Amino acid sequence: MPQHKSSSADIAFQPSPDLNAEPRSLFRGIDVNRAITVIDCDEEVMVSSPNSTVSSLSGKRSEREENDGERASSSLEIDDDGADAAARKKLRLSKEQAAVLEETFKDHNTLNPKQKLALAKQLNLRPRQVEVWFQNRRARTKLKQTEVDCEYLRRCCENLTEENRRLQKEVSELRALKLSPQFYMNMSPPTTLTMCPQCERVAVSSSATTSANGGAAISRQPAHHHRPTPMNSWAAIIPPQPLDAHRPKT
DNA sequence: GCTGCTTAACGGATTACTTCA
DNA sequence: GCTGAAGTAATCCGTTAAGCA
Repeated sequence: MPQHKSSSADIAFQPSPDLNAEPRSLFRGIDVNRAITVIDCDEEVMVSSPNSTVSSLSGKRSEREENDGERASSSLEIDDDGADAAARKKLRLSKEQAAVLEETFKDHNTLNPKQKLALAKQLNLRPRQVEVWFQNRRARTKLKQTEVDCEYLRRCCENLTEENRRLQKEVSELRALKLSPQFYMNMSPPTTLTMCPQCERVAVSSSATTSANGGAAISRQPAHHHRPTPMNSWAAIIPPQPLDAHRPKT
């Protein structure tokens, strides 16, 4: 999805916050590709390396590039047999160029046309090259993020599988226990956990506790209790966990 | 010379916006 | 003024291929 849309009218560059930021120190003094054929970018082509006979003269794009105030390489070399010899001749960006692009990308991962032009000029690249670099860089970022997300989901899945296994085991243990006659014989009288709706404290009411103490049973409920609400005992045992408890902190 | 990886570059699709009938 | 078609620009996405270890 386009993140930055600007009509041809306001292409007159709504200043993005970072746009007017003075080029970083990294920008200064960079003299990449000096030794190479650099025709004044105002008048012709900006070439970044001897190899950069690259062309991207597909209709749409060439129009756009002309609008950018630049023209794609005019050095589109045609073979004797008419073949497009220079097609897709790839250049490697220098370390300095890459560093500057990287720094800029850290600040803002998209460029408006003015920024693109400025950066291109700064680096002796064609605006199209800067544009492509940012596209590819965004793609790499997205890919990395996808990998991180996948890893996170994989771990979640593992945790849930483990939890499921544990619960299944517990269920089968409880079932076995329930079927055993000894279970009932050794069982203490039923205990009900109740919760006072007012103070939300848990109270234990047990028929055994009251009778076993011969009437001197200690009240194990809050003194002010009104009508205790029966409470799921599991809730008292297993504290609720946030869904993303395992999510890696970023 | 072959292979695998990284990445510059490409072409098409999509989206948002403008212009014009 | 509203509407829909056409045009334009920016971006995304999948792919290709150059360059390098």
